[in-house]
Amino acid sequence: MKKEARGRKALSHERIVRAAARAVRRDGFHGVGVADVMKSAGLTHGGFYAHFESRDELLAAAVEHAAHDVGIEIEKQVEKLQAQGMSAFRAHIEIYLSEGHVLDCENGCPTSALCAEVSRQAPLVAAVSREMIGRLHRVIAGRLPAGSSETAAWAVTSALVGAVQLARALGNSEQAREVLTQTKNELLARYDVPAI
Amino acid sequence: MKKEARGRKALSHERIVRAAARAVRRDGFHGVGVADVMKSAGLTHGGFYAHFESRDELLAAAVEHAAHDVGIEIEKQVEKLQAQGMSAFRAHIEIYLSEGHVLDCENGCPTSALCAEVSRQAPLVAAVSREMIGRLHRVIAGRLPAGSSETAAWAVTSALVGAVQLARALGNSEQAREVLTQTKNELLARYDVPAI
DNA sequence: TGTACATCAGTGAACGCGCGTTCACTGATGTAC
DNA sequence: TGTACATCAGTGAACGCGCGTTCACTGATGTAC
Repeated sequence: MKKEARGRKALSHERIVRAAARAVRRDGFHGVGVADVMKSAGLTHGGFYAHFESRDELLAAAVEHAAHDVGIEIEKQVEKLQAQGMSAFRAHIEIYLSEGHVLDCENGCPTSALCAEVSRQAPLVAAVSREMIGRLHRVIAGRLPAGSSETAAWAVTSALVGAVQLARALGNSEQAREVLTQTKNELLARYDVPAI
Repeated sequence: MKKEARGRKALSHERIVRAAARAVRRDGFHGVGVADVMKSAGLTHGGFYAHFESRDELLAAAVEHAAHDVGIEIEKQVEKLQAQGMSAFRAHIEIYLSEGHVLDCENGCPTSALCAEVSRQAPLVAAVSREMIGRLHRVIAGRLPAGSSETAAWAVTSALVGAVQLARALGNSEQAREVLTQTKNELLARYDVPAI
């Protein structure tokens, strides 16, 4: 039994976390319901507490999973664009401020989706969320064109997070598209200068 | 009776809206409770529906009130700094990215506090919230230094909203202060060039 | 190999609580005459 | 001026519903001998 059963529980566990990672980005921390997540994972709600001590523990796991996953996904897409000759910085901006990222909220960057709620979360959830923010900041700092001031990283991070949120809030409108293109253009004009 | 009674109800109504305008910025749309708001206004929850048709109507009124109020308050502070020789643009940046604004969430800009939730709100609430965003954008566009590209307005708005949210999420930390100062410095370096 | 037993992931009913909403009622204030 | 009546803002109990959490139970899978 050991191997088989442990494998089975672990698989369920991962389905639950993945479902929660999507739900938390789509509906926010407060919008995640235990029963809904379990249903999305193909289970009934009663079994939840065999996997997590509390809803908050699930939220923390969901944030970590989302941050890790998105990190890998963006990295992949950046490399693809770099292979076409684009700078890493510009690639990151293009991906982050793409219409796809704005629309596909539940698979997007958890910082954009969640940062407004962080300060109201339980200590565990808030702590994991702050790490998620730090990770985004480090990634952006690492992709600033050589020669940029290092202190630009937070400014760029702020602009990216703000633009995605504003575009989502504005829905399918001309304004929403303006937010994306204007922010993108300004960031590129300011920072994506070819190194001399 | 007419004058007296109508005056009384109107006063209660305003107290309710003001309490809601604070609550919605402090706790988010989903965090606003009818009973709590009524208590903050010095009333019991039963009387709520004599003032509003639904909770959503209250949320819409709260957003409008907050946006209007903050517009006036920031205008006032900008003028004060302008009187000391600061450009309107720089004044706006300094105020928006001040530690005071980050800490005093419940009296701050409703766009920073609420934009992440807008797309999940009822049509009425979402519509009013989009107007609130448009208002912030217009104010910033109006304060860009002469000669700036008009298309910079959304980029600046994004950076301001993102920075305030990130700083709030990061709490009382060195990182939070870095978000504010770095974003401020970068925006000023980029846009606050003296007109020639 | 086969039978009895142990383990454990998952089920589904139930509990407690908070919250939006409703409603019959109270008490204060104004009007009619 | 005074008395009876009407109006209406606000009260507080109650209802229905959703949600986090608990728990006794089921059924499948593995172990002991």
